[in-house]
Amino acid sequence: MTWSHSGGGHERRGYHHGNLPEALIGAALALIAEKGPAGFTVAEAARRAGVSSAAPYRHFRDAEELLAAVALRGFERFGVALEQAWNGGHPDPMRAFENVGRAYLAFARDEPAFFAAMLDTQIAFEKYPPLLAASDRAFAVLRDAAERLTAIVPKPTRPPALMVALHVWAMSHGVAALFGRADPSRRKLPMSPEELLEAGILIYLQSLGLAGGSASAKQG
Amino acid sequence: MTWSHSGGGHERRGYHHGNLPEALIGAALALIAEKGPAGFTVAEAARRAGVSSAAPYRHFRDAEELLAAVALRGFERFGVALEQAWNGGHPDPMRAFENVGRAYLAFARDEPAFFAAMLDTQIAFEKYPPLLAASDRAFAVLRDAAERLTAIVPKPTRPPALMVALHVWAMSHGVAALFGRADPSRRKLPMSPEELLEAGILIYLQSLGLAGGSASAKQG
DNA sequence: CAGGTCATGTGAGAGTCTTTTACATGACAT
DNA sequence: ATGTCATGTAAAAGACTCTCACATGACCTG
Repeated sequence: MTWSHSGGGHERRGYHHGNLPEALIGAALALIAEKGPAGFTVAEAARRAGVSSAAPYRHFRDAEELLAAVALRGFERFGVALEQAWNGGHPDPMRAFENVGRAYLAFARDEPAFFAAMLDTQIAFEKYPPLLAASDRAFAVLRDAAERLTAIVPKPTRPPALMVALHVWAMSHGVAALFGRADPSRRKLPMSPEELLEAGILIYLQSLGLAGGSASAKQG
Repeated sequence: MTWSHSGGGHERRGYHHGNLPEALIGAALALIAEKGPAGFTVAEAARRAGVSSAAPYRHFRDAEELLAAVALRGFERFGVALEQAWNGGHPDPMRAFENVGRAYLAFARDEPAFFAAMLDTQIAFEKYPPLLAASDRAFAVLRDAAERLTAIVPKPTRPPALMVALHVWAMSHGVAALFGRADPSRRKLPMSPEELLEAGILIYLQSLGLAGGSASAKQG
């Protein structure tokens, strides 16, 4: 695919290129996908968009800002994916919650370039408020889901929803970061990352009285 | 501190600089500490070691190999730290296990430069067998600890030790990566990363019958 | 339609980094 | 003393980041 005109799906807004920012974001994403987050350069992205190496600086202050734009897109898609997985808590909060965890992994596997742009690169989030907002929105899905899930438990023994959300987020991220990439580089596992995460979340939630059945039933 | 001679604490082994590889590793580590993993350059490390920018290439094939040497040092220290925390399973396996988790966080907080070199940079581990070996040794501590810990449970219901180790590793890494840095950039938490991780591991282990008490006792 | 204005893109260039190559030199063995 | 090799230097090619002066096309205004 080339990005010569009307790259982002919007109507051609005119001017020379048509939609250079989108074209650059697309090129940067492709570069990250091909060569890893370190393989991305402004010059190469410009080359792929068919413009001079100075053109990108009309739209992005520097390389980091272009990378931040890629990460922003990633967090937006990520939030949508989590929300769809949660699906309003259907069929039941427990299953929906597990689906959210799986969606986390699926995103890391299916969109490794976005995932890398979002988390591998060390972007200073506070310098890009939209990025911070988008990552907050993605986390809010998890948080709301935890709220719904913990509501099952009577108040006296109810665990704090935020804590549950943070634990699940941490476990999901840990599994995704350590074992989630498809590379042959990483460690061999006795089970798939998905199974590992599902078992982990299940065990965790059982302890809080949020999941039925016994932990040992899930092992073998 | 300057690295002009006998940088690594060993006796001067002669030649021009004395111990350039160590000096470069130290300079690289300092650079990462000051400016983040992206702020490191071979040229600047050479400058700080007081040699020309070509000198490093006598000892490291390229920039990545120097970075890998830093990461190797990091994993070695990391393994030692985890082993000390485990302390042979004393005072009891449960407490010792939690200490290992805390040691993970402590390392991420106290040695952010090493931690970044080890995990933030996308080094291809398989290209540096010693690096892979060192990271394996560090993980082995966790794995052995899980082995000892799960041995408490009678065989029929005993959870697989490797799975337990992976879950704890993932949770520890998730907490460290998402919330463990001291930066003001990251999200505000209702509890410290240490407390968050300790609670998470406790809840998880309780579900497996590896920790006494009720989960809700630890919350508040 | 003419003219002005601004956003967008270009070409050239300064400065830095990576990595290679030919060359220099000091440590050490004999 | 002398030769050898590891270690370091200077110089340079090539790439990248980012800036600046300049070009140009889109659009507005009359």
